[in-house]
Amino acid sequence: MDINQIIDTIYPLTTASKNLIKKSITECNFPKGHILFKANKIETSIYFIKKGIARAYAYSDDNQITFWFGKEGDPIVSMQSYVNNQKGYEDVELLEDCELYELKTERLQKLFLEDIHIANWGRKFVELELIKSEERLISLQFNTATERYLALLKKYPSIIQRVQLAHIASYLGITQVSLSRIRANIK
Amino acid sequence: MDINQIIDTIYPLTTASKNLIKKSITECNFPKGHILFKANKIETSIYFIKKGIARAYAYSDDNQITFWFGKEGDPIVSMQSYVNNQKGYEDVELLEDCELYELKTERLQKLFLEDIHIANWGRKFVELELIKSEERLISLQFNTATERYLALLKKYPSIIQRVQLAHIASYLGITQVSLSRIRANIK
DNA sequence: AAAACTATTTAACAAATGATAAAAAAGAAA
DNA sequence: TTTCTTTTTTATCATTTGTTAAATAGTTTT
Repeated sequence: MDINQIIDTIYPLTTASKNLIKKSITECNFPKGHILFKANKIETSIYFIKKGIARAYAYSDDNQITFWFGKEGDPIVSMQSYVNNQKGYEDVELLEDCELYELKTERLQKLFLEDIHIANWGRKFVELELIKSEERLISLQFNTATERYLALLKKYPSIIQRVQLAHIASYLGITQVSLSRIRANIK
Repeated sequence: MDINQIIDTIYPLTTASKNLIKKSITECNFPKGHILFKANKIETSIYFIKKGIARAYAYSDDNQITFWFGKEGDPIVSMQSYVNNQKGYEDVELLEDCELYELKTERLQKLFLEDIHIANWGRKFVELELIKSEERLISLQFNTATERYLALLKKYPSIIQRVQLAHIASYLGITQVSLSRIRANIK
């Protein structure tokens, strides 16, 4: 997805303000398997996905638990780094060869203080992330694993082709064995 | 908690900007049991809790599921209304007699467009809510019911005295019976 | 194609949680 | 206090999910 569309979808900007943001953005490519964010590190950039798919995971005891997927158009952010300048608890792994837009956090923070339109764009950016986070929270708390699986399929049908079931299972809050059972019962 | 402290804790403002916000805030009191937000309604205000405690819940089939608690200093926001001007899915019930600060959303939106400091205050406000939402998401996805219960107790010890176990159980994503069992096993 | 590796499913049993009903405890009202 | 109501716990059984191991399916390498 093109950077213009990504920026515009978040919040409409004046041409001047939009150019200020775009001047701070660079493009970069990474291969499948690349670890973009490392846990226990302060991340200094946020990214937007032009092409590809990624996941964020953290460890519980010895096993990875995926708690976020991102696809074309989605932002990749370590929120603890972005908001509090603190170490994040997650790795972000690219699940396909990816084309990304990179934006330095420090540069963006500066723009927030200088340009009111960009400040409101940044406000809206986080507001939209918050809505997503709340939706996911509600889904985890209100729905059964089977319902969550069906909802994920409906919202994002191609994820089955693009992501291993083990990652999807942990995203749904269950084991891979349990997801296999659920899939067997649905058919 | 005093409104000055609440505003300052979110993001430092110039005196002028802070006064602009404060001029838009009114105080109001409601008795225990008052329903502050109604589901399927566009809420036109956000609140901050000066004194008291509240919960947000939605229905799953016929039973209420609590997914948020707010106490002194916390904001009360229907995010769907605040962000998208759309109907929310939650009721908010006051669990004690409450003293609240009220801020009209429309008024705040106007300030966001006029004052860059307030725009950044509003950005920070949502960022902090997002961090909380992510923490809760991780807790639901990574930890067992027992671990979530112990974490809640640790983070907010007095909740046991102030809130019924039925509400706490649904907040933890389990039934009240299950929470009773967990409590029995811990001692 | 055969071998090696990875991903997914199935099976068997254990543990955790849900559902329902009843008992006990705690609080509120008469 | 006594009664009435609400809240919390306990008991029983059904269902779901976890754990471990093995079997199957699918890919990649040689």
